[in-house]
Order: sequence, then structure tokens, then C-alpha cells
Amino acid sequence: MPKASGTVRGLIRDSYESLTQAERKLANSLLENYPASGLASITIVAANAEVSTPTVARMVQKLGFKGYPQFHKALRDELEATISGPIKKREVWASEAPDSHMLNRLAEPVMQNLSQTLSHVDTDRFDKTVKQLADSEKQLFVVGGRITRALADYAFTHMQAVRPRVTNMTSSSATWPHYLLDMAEGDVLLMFDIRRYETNLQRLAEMAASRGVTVVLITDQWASPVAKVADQVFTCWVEIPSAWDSNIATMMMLEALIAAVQEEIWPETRKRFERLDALFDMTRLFRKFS
Amino acid sequence: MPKASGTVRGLIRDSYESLTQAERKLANSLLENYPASGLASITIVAANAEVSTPTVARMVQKLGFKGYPQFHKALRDELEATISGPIKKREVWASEAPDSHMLNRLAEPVMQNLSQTLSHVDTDRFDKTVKQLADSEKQLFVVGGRITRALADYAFTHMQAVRPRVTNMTSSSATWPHYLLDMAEGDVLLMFDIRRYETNLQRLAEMAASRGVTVVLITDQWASPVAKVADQVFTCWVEIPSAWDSNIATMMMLEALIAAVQEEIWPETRKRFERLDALFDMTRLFRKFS
DNA sequence: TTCTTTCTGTCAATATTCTTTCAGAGACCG
DNA sequence: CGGTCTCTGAAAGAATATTGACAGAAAGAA
Repeated sequence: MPKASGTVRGLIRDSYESLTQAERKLANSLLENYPASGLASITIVAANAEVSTPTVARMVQKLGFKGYPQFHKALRDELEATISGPIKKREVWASEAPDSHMLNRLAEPVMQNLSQTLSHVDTDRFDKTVKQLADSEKQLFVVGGRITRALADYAFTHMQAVRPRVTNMTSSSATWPHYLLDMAEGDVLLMFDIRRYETNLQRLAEMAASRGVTVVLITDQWASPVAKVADQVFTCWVEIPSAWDSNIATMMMLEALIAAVQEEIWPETRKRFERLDALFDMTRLFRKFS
Repeated sequence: MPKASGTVRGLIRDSYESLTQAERKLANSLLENYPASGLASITIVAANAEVSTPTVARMVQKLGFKGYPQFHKALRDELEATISGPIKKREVWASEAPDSHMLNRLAEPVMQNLSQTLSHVDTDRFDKTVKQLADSEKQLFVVGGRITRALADYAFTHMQAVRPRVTNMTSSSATWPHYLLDMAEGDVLLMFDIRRYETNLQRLAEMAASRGVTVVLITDQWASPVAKVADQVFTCWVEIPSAWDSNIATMMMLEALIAAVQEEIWPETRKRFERLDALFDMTRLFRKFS
């Protein structure tokens, strides 16, 4: 008895010689387009291989499955195992601590959030957004809410290092009309809005959009109402077992955007970095590091 | 509104915002393990997503399919088109994008950083620090540097929600002597210092320490000079392929601390949260969410 | 708050799939 | 050539999947 390789494919190959004529026809059909062709219903599989449904049922039983549904499930599990990202199944625990420790209780949902966030990004839109954020002909405005103001600040500091013409809008909504005055068509407004969503941000977005400003929104999985008027929306997963929301995935999203923008306009950015460095050297605020 | 990318995944993403709550739950479940999770029967898909079968049927119709079987077929066709070859083990991380895409290039080192950071935490020290940060008899000061000011702000906003007596020190070092005046023995100073390390922060730390203030430092893997005078040091991995450092691990460390502090003094914190909520309800700034 | 609208799950009907039985077809052997 | 065996597909029955109708629940508006 030859050993099966564990995969359904291996199983079929191993038992190929003991299969009958019609069954081989089926086996060929399955292997030819593996695993897609095996994921249809038994009727369709049979039709594709030009054999009858009982033949399919008999063969999967011969392969050791209890019935066609089990065979189907085995294929799905295999597919799932094959195309899983870098985040899945990684032992990221804080070593010696018990699972009940806060660090470990947090690790799992955080990974989940990052994974989920990544799987929701449409790379075409991402690339498009990067181009818009990288266009230093246009003014870039950054604004956030109560909690996300910190993220907006972070975005501002980095964007400012990468390109010129970046404006950080204060968190006080009373001053926003002043900024709106200066927004021109084609300018970009980068907004952060995580629940609880702020009505003022929504109004700001509406007004900006109506002036022809491109609104880029980074929000959570429940989607801020700003999404309705935004040109680009990035959804981040923020749920953790706590009374508030985690912004780790949001931070990742933001850093990814910054990194991509930096790469997009590296020649200019590089010069900016060098000049910035020179300036830091002149003020003695910072230490050189090894 | 950007056009759908033609794939079922794109279809789901594009209509995500117009989906209802239960449908989003389903969409998440589908995207999380795409396309394997969608290739099961409607019953199983519904069970996995923890929604009812009619919800699944409704959503696929909303997406433009005539019925579930059509949706199923579309997924199979897509799978066939994508991995027709023998062992085309595509590491689809962010999405259908090539490995060279920024999102995928970033995902790996970020995971690495999180993993490293977690495995370096001494849980005993972590717990001890949490107790110190949770002691609302003492004043808690928060301060950060040029980049980490955003993190300090984030820490401040959350800590302030969790406990009383929290002070956010401005980033301008000229004002720091004023804060120092009010620091008493036993007070806690939470500092962020990521390279390039700032000389002013070091001086601040020294002066605070000499006054008997407990200094808690969150720094990077190369360790800020503040570490020499700090009582508690948390090291975060920050290296990514870019000209600057990633603060995702730093953010995680911070959130872990906040979460642990919150848990430590939950009874008081809970009341604070309720009062805060009531205050938000009074100002109409925020929308209710589910 | 109350009313309206929209959403979501339970249930039942309908359609499809899966399995089993069985008889005919074909292969192999004497 | 006839007998025996295995294989194969048709058809029926059982099981399951899919869809539609409905009513309670939740969200949003006035």
C-alpha cells in the first residue's frame, strides 16, 4: 500500500492504478484542473468528466472518503491551507507568560485585525490613492477626530518629511472653515474617522467634496458616514476585547500609504530627507546613532 | 465610484459600504479566507459567518448573481483562472497583487517586528509597570519626541479616559521646567523615544528621575539613552524597508499597556466611561453606533 | 419619545444533490 | 460460443441545499 501524500491529489495519484476505466477518466478530469474542477457539485463534476454521478460517488468512497461532501470539504481545507497569508498560524506569544496574560490575549485579535485589514485592501485603489497623495502640485490636508487626531498628526509629520505642501488641520472644528477657504479643486483631504463617528467630520467632508477636493478616508470596519462622499475609502479592523478600539491596523494602513508615497517620489523625497538631516545636525537636538 | 475589478473579491469590496451589518459579517468571513470559504454550500458558509442562510442568498443576489449556485460557479471559474497550473502556491497576502507590492513587502517585516517585540517583553515587569500606571493617587505625565509625539498624544487621550490625573506634556521642551516643578516623588513619567533620540528628552528623564519620579520608557530595539535612568524599559522593534521607522509595534506595546491598566482598575474606569459617554451624548458631536 | 423603515432570522416549499439499487453492457476465461 | 465476472449508467429514494414568505427586531427619522 503506497503511502498517500496527505493531499487529495496525492491520494488520487496513489490509487490511480487501482481505478477502473471510467474512474480514470474522472481522475484525469479532476487532476487536470486541480482543485477547481473538484469543487463543483457531484453532478457537474460527473458531467465534466463525462461519467455518471454514481461513478463519482463510488470513486470518492474508494479513495477513503465517507461521501462526496467529505471529499469536497477535504479539497476546501487543502485550498485554505495552500493560500494563507503570512499572518496566519504564527506563534507570536509573549513567551513565558500564560495565555491569559493581557499581552497574549491581545496578540490574537491584533493579528486577526491586521490580516482582515490586508485582505480588504484593493491594491488598484491603493495605488491610485498613493499617486494622489504623492502629487505635490496639490495641497494635502490632514485631519482626524478625537482619538484619531494622533494618527493624523503622525501622518502629517511623515508626509511633511516626504513632500511639500502638507497642512495639518487642527482638531478644533471651529477653525476648519479657514482651511476650506484655501482648498482648491484637485487638492487632497486625508481624513481619519473611527467610531464614534463625528458629525463635524462628515460636514467637513461634504463641503470639501463639493469643492472638488479628493477625499481619502481611513475608517474602521463599520465605515464612517464620510465613506458616502469619499473618493477613496480604506477600511481597518479595530476590534479588540476592550472598551475601546485598537488602532494598530489603522497605523499599518497609514504606514503602508506613507511608505508607498515615499517610494513613488523617491528622488525628490531623498533630497528632502538629506536637507532635513542637515537641519537636524545644525540644531543639536538630536544625537547621532550608530 | 471606482469600477469593480471583475473578480468576486472586487465585487464584494466595491459594494461593501452598501452592505448591511449581517451582510458585512458575511463579507468579512468570505474575504478572510478567499476563496476557500465561499466554495462550501450556502448552509456551511452561513454557519461559518454566523448569519442565516437567507442572508447569504440575499447578499449574492445583491452582488448581481442570479442565485447562490451562480455565485459558487463564479468563484470556481475564478479559481480555475488563477491557479490552473500544478503547484502554483500563490502567497496571496494583501490580495491579488504581486509579492512586490508595497502592502506585501510591508506585511512580512511588520509581523516580524510584532513577534520580536512580544517575545522580548518581561511579563513581570510589564505587570509591575501596569500597577504603577494604574495608580491614580499619583500624577501621570506623558511625553514624546518629534515623531513619537503622536503616540504620546494617543497614550494621553486613552489614559485620560481610563484614570484621572493625567498630564500631556507639550512637545516644546521650553515648557518642560514648568511640568517638572509639579512632579512629586512617586509620580510617573511615561516617555517615548525612538531614534533619532532627542537630547532634551534625556535631560528631562534625568531631572525627573533625580526627583524620585518613576520613569517608564518605550523605545526601539537600539534603546534610547534614557534607558539608563528609566525604571522600566519596553523595547519595540521598528525596522522596516524604508527610510524611517515603523511604529506599529510601538503602538501595540502602548495599547497593551492601556488595556492592562484599564483592566487593572476596571470598576473605577467603568464609571468614568459611563460618565464620558453621557457627556458625549449631551454634546451632539458623535453619532450613536451599534 | 414614537413612528416608519429597513433589516434579519425562523419556517416552510421547492429544487437540487447525493446515495443506493438494479439491470444491462462489456470483458475475460474456459 | 456460453458462462461468469466486473463495470457502468439509469432511475428512484433519501437527504440536503436553496429560495421565498413572513414576522419580530433593530435602526433611523421626526
